[in-house]
Amino acid sequence: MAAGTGTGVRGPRRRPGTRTRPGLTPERIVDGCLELLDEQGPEGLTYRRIGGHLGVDPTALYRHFRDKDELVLAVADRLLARMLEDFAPSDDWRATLREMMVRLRAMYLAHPDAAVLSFTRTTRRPAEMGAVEIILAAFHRAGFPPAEAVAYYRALVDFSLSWAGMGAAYLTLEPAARDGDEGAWAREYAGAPADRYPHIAAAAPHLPQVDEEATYLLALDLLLDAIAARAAAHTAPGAASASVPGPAAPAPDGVQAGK
Amino acid sequence: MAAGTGTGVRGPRRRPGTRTRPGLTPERIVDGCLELLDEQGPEGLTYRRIGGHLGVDPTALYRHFRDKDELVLAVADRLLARMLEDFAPSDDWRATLREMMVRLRAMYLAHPDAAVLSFTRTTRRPAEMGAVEIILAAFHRAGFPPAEAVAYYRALVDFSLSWAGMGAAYLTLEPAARDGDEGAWAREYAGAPADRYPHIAAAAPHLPQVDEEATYLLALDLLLDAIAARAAAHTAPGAASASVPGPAAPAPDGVQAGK
DNA sequence: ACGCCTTAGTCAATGGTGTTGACAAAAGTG
DNA sequence: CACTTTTGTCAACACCATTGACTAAGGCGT
Repeated sequence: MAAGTGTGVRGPRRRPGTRTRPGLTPERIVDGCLELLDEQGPEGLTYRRIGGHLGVDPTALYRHFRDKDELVLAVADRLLARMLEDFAPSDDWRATLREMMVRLRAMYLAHPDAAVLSFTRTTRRPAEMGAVEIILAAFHRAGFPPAEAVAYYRALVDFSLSWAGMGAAYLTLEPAARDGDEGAWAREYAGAPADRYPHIAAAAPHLPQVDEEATYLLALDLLLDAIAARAAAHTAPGAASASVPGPAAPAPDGVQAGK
Repeated sequence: MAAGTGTGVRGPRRRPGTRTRPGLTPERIVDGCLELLDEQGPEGLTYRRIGGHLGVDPTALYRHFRDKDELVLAVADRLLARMLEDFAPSDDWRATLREMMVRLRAMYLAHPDAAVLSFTRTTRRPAEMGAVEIILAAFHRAGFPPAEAVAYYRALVDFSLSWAGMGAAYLTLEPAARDGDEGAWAREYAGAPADRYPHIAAAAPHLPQVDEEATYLLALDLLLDAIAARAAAHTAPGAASASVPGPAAPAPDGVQAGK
């Protein structure tokens, strides 16, 4: 019940109430992994390198984490923990959600290698649960009943998670590949034959210089506006609990949670 | 200039106007890769396995693709080509965009392993260029000048690409990991202590059963509605070229392409 | 039709990866 | 003090991408 920071299978199983000399702890391992990921690429996270970084035999890690998957989940949760470190939800549910989503992306881009390893995963560990709780609380304050809150929670979180994850994945590409991809907009697309690709030719000068962050913020605010508009329908008319600026979108169906 | 389907570095360089007996062609290799990816996991794509699948020595592939990156880009473009195979843009620019984004996600989820390998990449190959041309043409028809068309192009495509890519990535997790993550919503989150996580406890019954496709379609339509509203401002007042149902969002700044 | 040269495939080898099992030292407990 | 549990080490396995040397075989100029 409530697995802690990583109970390995190959030994530890320290009896309750027993503390042994630290030596190597899950915390130190996870910290080492983050350092390693930040200074090296995502392929920097190999058992051999972690061992070298901590001055320890690589296989010693198996004493604390059953396999690499468990190690990755622990690193992922540490990342979420840092995101929440100096964060306090405000009374404004919309601002709370926006701030969290902005932080999520910032943290992913700051630690892209760790982000890529974990952005599809559910860590089911303390930090993640804390974040989920904050988000659900915000939707509750917005006036949504639980079923709908869950639907919007998924829409918002999956949106940010995937967008930030893709941004992180892009940053982790080997320099050669990234240069190739990046330069493609300036080179290959600029040189596209204007007869076959007239619109590409017309847009070519603008293609390489898109501000990725502005694009993200635009999309994020659009989503939040739409959600805020729905929230207004749930509260007593005229008693919105937060700044709800926008008019409503036409409400496509199929947003209810169940089947 | 305009590299074709994959000019390897380690030999081929067939002199212009010369055709040799096929034997092994880039097309057959790419097809084999897709088959392999579909029937095995994403780690099914190893040179050894491809070689075995095609009845050929693994290292023979280096005659046609310089390295795995080039091979992956070729596979990615083949995927895009299939997406466009039976697709014809309609007069309705909004319907055209929506259909393409829906197709993109469907194709990614149908070939998740191939999708994961490529969803962050720019293939700069024929199929991708064709798709970009169609999308930019749609934005042109909507009335956007090139600079703005590019900004919305990136917002829409990055949104769908990342969302679909994350969905695909999730499908490629090893069954053990996916079961763990999926079950987490039903198990760990259902058992979360109600005093520490009251909102999780309240939402627990609804957490495991979120319809991912409905969520995607909702977010997609919200984005398209917002873009359509902006488009209306560009056309002569009252002369919208497509069904533009929605009212406008409050227009956060910073959407222009350049600095 | 000859010889040559480019191409396309094979083979063996290198250095990297996660993971496992057998072993040894050290800490905690009777 | 013995004994058991824990924790790190060592050697080995199977797999990965990639390289260089070698060989069979087509196309081409003469």
